[in-house]
Amino acid sequence: MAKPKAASPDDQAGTKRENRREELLRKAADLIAQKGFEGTSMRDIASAVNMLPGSLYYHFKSKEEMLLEIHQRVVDGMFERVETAIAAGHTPWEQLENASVAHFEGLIESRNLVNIISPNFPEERGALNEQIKAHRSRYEDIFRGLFDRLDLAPGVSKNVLRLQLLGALNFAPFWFREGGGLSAADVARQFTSNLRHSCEAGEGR
Amino acid sequence: MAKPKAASPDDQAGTKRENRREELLRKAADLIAQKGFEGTSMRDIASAVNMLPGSLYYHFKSKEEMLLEIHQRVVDGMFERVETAIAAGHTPWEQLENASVAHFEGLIESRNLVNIISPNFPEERGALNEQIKAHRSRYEDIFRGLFDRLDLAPGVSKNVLRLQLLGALNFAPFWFREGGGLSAADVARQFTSNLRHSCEAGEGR
DNA sequence: CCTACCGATCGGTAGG
DNA sequence: CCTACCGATCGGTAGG
Repeated sequence: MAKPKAASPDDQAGTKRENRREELLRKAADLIAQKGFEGTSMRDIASAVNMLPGSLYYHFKSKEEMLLEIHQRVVDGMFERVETAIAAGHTPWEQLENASVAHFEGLIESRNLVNIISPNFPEERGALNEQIKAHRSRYEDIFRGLFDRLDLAPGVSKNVLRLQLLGALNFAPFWFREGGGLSAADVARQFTSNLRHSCEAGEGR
Repeated sequence: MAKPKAASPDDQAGTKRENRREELLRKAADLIAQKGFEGTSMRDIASAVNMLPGSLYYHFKSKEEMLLEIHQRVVDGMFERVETAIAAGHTPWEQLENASVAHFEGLIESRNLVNIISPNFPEERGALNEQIKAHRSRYEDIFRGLFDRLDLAPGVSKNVLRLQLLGALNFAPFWFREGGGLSAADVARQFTSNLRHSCEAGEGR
């Protein structure tokens, strides 16, 4: 009972659907970055790819599943980018600087999607929230490792220093505009350097 | 045609309504801090004060007007608090440290309402957004003034340093929990000190 | 401040 | 992937 799929070429039969799915995720990510998750309706997303609202559910089980997949991908992208940047550094502080630049450039390129989704997500969405936190926490472990290898002046806490640097970087997309005097890399490097020279062991403090 | 207002005591006639309004604003602020602005319905707010949804419009013209008034009040509170803290400091760096502590304590007490409202507000809400930005910008001018008076090492930008400190403080409510090892004041002081010793003029850099 | 209601929009589904 | 539709919920209003 071999039943060939009508006219569509064999080697693209499964891929066409996946391509459409990719397009959907990209467009949805764009919209969510602009208007937030609650502010973006399934109808908005559908019409952005010339679909009817109900048809989205052929590709995704729910709006939340869509969000989760977008978040996953953005975080995975950041993960790779930061790991690569770290590999190019030779000292712990150099590695941290590289990681900061990669992190911040990633935030800007993804239109700050991770920060829009992760920390601002309303409390009550139980299950979804925990998965989002898990993605993010795995990513942040990279930075934990980086700060562990730093040699800090006495009295300076690794944890506080990490949260200070990441906080400043994570907040920066809210004011940073490309084409100003500073590039994204400049901002990340200055943030790192401003903290380095006082917290590094051996500096007069 | 003098027409006394039935039974209610004269000296509370106008105040009762205002008290109710205050209660409404406090409850609404609580809810918005928990679930965000879009996530909080007028029905949520009404039932939190044992009112019927339609009755809210006896006190407020619209949901947006309510938000604007909440934001205004929170920012005004922060303004006063920070100005007072600054007045207690004797050197520019001491004043900055005091301001950081006051700012962060204010964020925590108000459950980070300013940051939840201001930077994360979706783009398209034209008029509302501009008023919110105006409130906030007037407040942030305090910090601009503070950094202007700082004597910084060559190569350190006042603007970048200010955005770095405020960014770290503004992001911190997302991870900070009271009752941990550090108080809010500890966090703010360490953030300031971590930046100070490398960026202050005269430090080996 | 309540009663009673409006039009609009939401996420999602059945059946093809 | 479309057609056609569901129940729920939203901000807001008229009239008292």
